[in-house]
Amino acid sequence: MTSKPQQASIELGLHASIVSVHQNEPYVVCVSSPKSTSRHSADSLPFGLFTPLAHRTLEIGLRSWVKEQTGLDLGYVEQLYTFGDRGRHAQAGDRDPHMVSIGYLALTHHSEPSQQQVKQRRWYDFFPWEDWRNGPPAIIGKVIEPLLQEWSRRPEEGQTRKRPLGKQERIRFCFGVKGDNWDEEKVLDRYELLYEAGLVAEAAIDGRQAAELWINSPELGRSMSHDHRRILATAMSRMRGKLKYRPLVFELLPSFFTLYELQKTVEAISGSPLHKQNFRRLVEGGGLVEATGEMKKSTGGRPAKLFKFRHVALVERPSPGLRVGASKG
Amino acid sequence: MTSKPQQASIELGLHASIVSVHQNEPYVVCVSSPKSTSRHSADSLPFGLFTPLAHRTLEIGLRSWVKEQTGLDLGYVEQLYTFGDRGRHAQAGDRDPHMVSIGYLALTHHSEPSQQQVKQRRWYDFFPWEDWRNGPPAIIGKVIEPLLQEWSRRPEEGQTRKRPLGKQERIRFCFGVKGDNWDEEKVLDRYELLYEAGLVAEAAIDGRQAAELWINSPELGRSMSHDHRRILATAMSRMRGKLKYRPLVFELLPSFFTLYELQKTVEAISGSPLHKQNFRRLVEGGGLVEATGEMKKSTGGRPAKLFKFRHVALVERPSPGLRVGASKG
DNA sequence: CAATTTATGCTCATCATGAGTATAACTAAT
DNA sequence: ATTAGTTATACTCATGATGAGCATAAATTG
Repeated sequence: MTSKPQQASIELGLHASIVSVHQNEPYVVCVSSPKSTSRHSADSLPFGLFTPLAHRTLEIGLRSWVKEQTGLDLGYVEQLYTFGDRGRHAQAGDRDPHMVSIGYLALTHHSEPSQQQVKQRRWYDFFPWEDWRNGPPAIIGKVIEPLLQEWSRRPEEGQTRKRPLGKQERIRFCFGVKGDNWDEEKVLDRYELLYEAGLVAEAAIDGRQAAELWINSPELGRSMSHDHRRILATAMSRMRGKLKYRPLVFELLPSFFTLYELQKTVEAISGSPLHKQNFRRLVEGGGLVEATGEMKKSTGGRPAKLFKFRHVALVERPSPGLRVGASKG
Repeated sequence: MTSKPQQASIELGLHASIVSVHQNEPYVVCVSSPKSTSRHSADSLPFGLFTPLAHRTLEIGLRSWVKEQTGLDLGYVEQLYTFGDRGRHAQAGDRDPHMVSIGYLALTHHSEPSQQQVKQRRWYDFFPWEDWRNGPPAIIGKVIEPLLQEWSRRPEEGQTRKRPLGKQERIRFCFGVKGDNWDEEKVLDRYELLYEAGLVAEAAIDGRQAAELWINSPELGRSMSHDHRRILATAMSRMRGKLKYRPLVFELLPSFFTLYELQKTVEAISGSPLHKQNFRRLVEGGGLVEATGEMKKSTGGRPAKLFKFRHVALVERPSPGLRVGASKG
């Protein structure tokens, strides 16, 4: 093992995607950076450097930064991914070329932030094409598809690394064909495709000629500083996938809830409508919840039974989640 | 954002779990550390520090280290997890308290290493309780279960962080009940439980009183240096999970293969036997493979059709994997 | 040729899933 | 009080996927 002399010091950033659901809408906690270089003040994820002297583990470091910046005490926390490439998703204003970022997903109950610069933002503001709860989003057919087609016709630029799929196939892989074959879990793939095609604002800052490409393109979704939107996309992908084999949702709900609230929360995360009766059958049959005996009156209709999460479901079933399949609602 | 003054420099380690399958056995590439402190020379995963000046991305850094240490040119590479806790899984001989490790999974075809200290090791040597291809491993009932029961009766030591499950429930969560409810994907959970119970050799080095606990326990599986066995467990968990919704297996197979070879490779990874006819139905019906027209004669019986992976399957199906269910074989 | 081994085709019962019908129990407006 | 609107909940039904097993084909080994 020849150890290289260049021991360039590295800084490890810890980033939190703090997700909650309020009135059927998923939110993520953002911090506005007032000292933003240009445009409107950009949203950032709560963020801080890992200092091993102060924090025994990465997760402790993350919790402490979040507490300091937002006042929130996190419950469920899960590591997502470590981003280290400087080639892309790096901004001109980035402090240090030796920054590596670890993204985290945190799930909480919704709360209005007390601090000035802390905001709850709807996550579909950042990814409008991901919300299929009311059918295929118009933006896909009207804006995204045509621009991606245009991009796919442009000659390959730069290093053509041996990708298994060509441009056309990647578009179909990510967005399906004519609203068919949509895979809700591919949030990150879609964002990275849009980035590569120069269709999101963040790509315009990137070193490549993306700026020119983007000049005539709409800004697809609200942008974030640095690579934070990519981290958020990773969080969404993870949540949508894990939802199906782990009881994640219950971290977002109060301890007592109706089946309809549970369904609407799942729909909010997965971004697709569900068949009510089948959802009920799935959940009740799956042993994930149990009736509390209490009722909720203020449903707007017939009162609903209140349920609670059965923690023992974890040991009973191999993968206790809500294996839901999208439907016509 | 109050930036703390303690800018303790961090070193980022890149670790590769390089997996291949040879004659129905999964292997992982190990490097023997001759300067190991004690016992037999410990196995390590190929490993190196990330130096941003030398490598543009983390993955490039990893590939370069692996090439240098083992001579291998990696194909498929996937990031697993970033380990940063010093409290556990840290060894006395660890160079630097400020080391953070990123684990990677790499899939290759099998090859015998040319270098002296590079070895191909069967991964079930490290995790003998994970191989259920010939029924429930005897070691579970005879050794693991009794020792875990003993551990569960000992009073909780140290900080009792609000775990959702008690010791008994965790044992059932990880190992099921009487060979039932076994979830092949929980490789990491099981290793971490055994670690916590002081039943793996690595735990004996840990600061806690694990050394005493382990003194009368068998060494469960071959051990590795530092936290490398934990990284390998993460790799196995990831592979067993991802197998079901992504065409991973084909990275381990030659371009032409028989359905039986495909099945045996899947079994090698998942560690459970499969029903031959149903597997065939699943694979052929799923559109993941296509016949090449050629035949393999040296099967030991009737010649078998040779198939190849259909790359386009990626765009056709939402999650193109081998959604196999364990069976009686 | 008989025994063995692997490949491959097909059946069948059961269960999970998607979709829809029907009814119940509440609120709000006429 | 009656009607419309809204949500809750029970059931049915067709279809498809899944687990298990039977049967046959085509090679190898003695």
